[in-house]
Amino acid sequence: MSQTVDRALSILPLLAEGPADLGQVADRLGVHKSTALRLLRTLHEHGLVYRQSDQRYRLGARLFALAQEAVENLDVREIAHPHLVRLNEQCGHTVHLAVYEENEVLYIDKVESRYPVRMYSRIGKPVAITVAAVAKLLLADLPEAERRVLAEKLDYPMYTARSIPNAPAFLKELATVREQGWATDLGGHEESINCVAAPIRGADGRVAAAMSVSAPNVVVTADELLTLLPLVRRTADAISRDYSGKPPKDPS
Amino acid sequence: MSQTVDRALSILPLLAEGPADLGQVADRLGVHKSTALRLLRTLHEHGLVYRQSDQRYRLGARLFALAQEAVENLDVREIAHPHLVRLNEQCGHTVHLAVYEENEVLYIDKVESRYPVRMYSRIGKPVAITVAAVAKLLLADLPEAERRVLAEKLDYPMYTARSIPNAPAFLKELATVREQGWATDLGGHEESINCVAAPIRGADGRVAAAMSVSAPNVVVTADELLTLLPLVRRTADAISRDYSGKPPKDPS
DNA sequence: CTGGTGTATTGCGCTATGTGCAACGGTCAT
DNA sequence: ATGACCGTTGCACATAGCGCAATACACCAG
Repeated sequence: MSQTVDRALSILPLLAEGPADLGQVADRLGVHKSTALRLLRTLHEHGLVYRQSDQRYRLGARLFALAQEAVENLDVREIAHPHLVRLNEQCGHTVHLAVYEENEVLYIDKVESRYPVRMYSRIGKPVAITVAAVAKLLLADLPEAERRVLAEKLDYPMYTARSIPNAPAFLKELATVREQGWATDLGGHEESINCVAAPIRGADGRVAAAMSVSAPNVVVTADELLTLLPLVRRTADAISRDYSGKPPKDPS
Repeated sequence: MSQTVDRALSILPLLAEGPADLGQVADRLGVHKSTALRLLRTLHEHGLVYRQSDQRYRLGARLFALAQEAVENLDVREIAHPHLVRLNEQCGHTVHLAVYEENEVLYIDKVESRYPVRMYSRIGKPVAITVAAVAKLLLADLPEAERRVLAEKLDYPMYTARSIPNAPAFLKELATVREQGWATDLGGHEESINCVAAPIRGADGRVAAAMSVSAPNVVVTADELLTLLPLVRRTADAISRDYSGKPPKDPS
């Protein structure tokens, strides 16, 4: 609601697409160059924007540092991390932790598998929301109304033949997940990768985060992976207990 | 230079420390609550700030997504990545890529070692600038004057007994590094971890990025790690060639 | 249910602050 | 040299952001 700040912040996603010079920024903002200059300068002073040698602007280092710090300060993450590591030691597969926020699901922690198969996911990266097992758990817990609205708004890209194709199918899947209290993604995102996921609940019983174990077909079949379900659920429950026990303290 | 934007942006590092409520934000900004509210609202609309269930504010998801996107669009990173992966396959150790920007050095890519020893470093995380091998390379290439000024401004935390203790020692080390064209960190950051690093140069001959191989003592001794130096330098040179060949294109 | 304290939120009048303009300066290529 | 292009500066005007004070809301105690 503050025009100046609004304009300044609009520059960030614009630069995320790639470097741009003053003129381009001013045009896309629909403001005079001198205005754009002042905004960019302010962003620059705060380190959010960097001016490279060819004078063009791109996003700056402090942005990464901020994101980094923020993610490390998330209380769920802090509490969950040791559990995730232990789980990884037990099963050897990649372990993810994700949260829902403002129509997006994103990874906030990851423990890499021990075998040399790399999955492309990264902390801070938005999750494929219509297929990922963790996303199903997080969305399944939203209030009915919100869930419906969101489901309608989403895109349903067909990553594979087994991707969830549309809103009704998605809502149906969410209902199932909600009922059973766990979720899977069997090749819905990448043909050869399967996941099992379980919810982490806060003191109020609502789902605060979700965790999953992922492994490619070449290492374990989907059925084998499913045998890990009890272990995954036990881990998630343990985290839930820790998390509910220590409600967000800040003794500042 | 724009007061409003300046204030709004000052909120971000403040929230990076942890969640805060309206009053706290207003106090620390030194503005009226109504002002703080308007700023926070604007930040919220852009997804940079999230309002959690207890009404307190913390940094939001879009921040991570932006940082993510920005890092992925860095041209050096894109060009270097396959080389880093190949190097990792050849030697098995952790490989890092870092750049210098505005008095900070930060990791922009990482390929994990294959053995189960985890180093704590993360993409986007500021590097221990006075000891890391990659930092030495990046700073050694700065213009004399800038280097001196920076060296004076820095802190020199003694992570270990072998950490570089003060500005003169650091400048001396930088001179050596500059001369020889590569750098090491032998237990200067963590007692048991050694690194060898080499510079990546742009078309203008200046150091654009630096890469390193890191391994703990328990896996290879420092001497053994040093035998990898030629390989590391060859990889860095190959990246330099690719990178100079394709100057920052954007066919937009 | 009532009174009280701690919040967040709203509306408003004042002036500081951000705005666009137009003129300047520097760089590159022809 | 000359012109085109982009970034930068100073300025006068009016908008847009500011703090104040009053209101609304939630939580707790009596």
